Amino acid sequence: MREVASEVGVALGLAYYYFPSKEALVMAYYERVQREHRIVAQQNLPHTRALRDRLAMLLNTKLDILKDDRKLLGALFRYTGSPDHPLSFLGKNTAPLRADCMSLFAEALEPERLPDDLRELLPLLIWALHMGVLLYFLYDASPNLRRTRRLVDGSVGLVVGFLGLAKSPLLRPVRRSVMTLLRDARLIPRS
Amino acid sequence: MREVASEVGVALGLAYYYFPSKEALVMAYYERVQREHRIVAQQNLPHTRALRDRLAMLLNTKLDILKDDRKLLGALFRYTGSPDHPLSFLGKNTAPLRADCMSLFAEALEPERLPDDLRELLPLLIWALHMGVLLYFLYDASPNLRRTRRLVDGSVGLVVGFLGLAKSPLLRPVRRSVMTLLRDARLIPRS
DNA sequence: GTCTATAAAGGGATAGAC
DNA sequence: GTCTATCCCTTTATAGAC
Repeated sequence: MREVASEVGVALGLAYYYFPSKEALVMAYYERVQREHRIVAQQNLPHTRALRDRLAMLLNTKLDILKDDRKLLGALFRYTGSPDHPLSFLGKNTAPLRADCMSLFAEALEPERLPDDLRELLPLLIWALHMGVLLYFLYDASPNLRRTRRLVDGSVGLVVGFLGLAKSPLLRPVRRSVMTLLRDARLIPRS
Repeated sequence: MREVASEVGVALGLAYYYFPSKEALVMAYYERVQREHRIVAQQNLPHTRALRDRLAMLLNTKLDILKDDRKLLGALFRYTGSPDHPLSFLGKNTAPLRADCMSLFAEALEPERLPDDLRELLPLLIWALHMGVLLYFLYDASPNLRRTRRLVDGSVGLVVGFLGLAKSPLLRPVRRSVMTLLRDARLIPRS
């Protein structure tokens, strides 16, 4: 809180005038990030046709939004190991934010011809990729996030390539077992 | 440190008689976990033939070792967002432990007929799966880790299934692009 | 070796002046 | 609204008695 306040150039006390607690401030930050991402994404999606470009745009705009907040994100990452903490990236309290983010990925996939199971599955998988990219980003010491940007391009290319294979009706049984696994693990709602 | 000491039933001060710092104690814990895992793994691998069983054994024994340390692991997870912290699961300082863990996965793969690129690639991918399983484990509230154990079985089954496909010479170009991506990202040593 | 007590620093939050 | 000062609790680490 001290660092956040001084970054903005105000005193610590003022933070507690605007926000009742650290938690509330951080939640507001989480929500602002998601709101911004949604706005930029929905501005860009209509002009972006190819799936590769749509996915890369989503990941790159997210990085644009977060690029100056690495220290903050790194600090907030600590809660990820505490399932019950309200600020955990993976906790119950932040589930709506994850859902909103995944819905952006679902929008990016909308124009694609896809089997239903993949349409249900992919937002979660791409969200997981997106978390991996953000973790990589935290560790990326290259100038201008060069390496993270390259990882985005490369991984999106692979995803689109795999997708071309995975769509095949021949692989429907494989997709079914992935779905079953994720449902059993409660990572996807039980149909 | 207080909690660790009181868990063992000794006073806080005594921890600092045996270890120069919290860091040193935690590093000793990391190393003990890896040493134990290696010992149990190398006891079991010779009697375990099928790849599924070998991989499941590696993940399950890791869970056996860690199962009572969830609170500790959750707390240690905090450093994952701090690239320069010596206790970060993903930091430079813990790289030898990751390498040792990956070498166990490589041993499990040894008897398999595999193209060279997959043999180089798979230990990292399985290690990543293993980290995912551990994260899931931190959040698993089911009795006796039932859900995590099921995730192990299911995901190992999928890995082995995918492996059957991925080995195909037809997919060599795909494997090459994965390798290139991971090398560019420096997640695998440059050639 | 083991304990108690405490120093020192950090961080969340509040009080009260302006 | 904004600041300064401070409280209070946690946590790493040390001091010193036994």
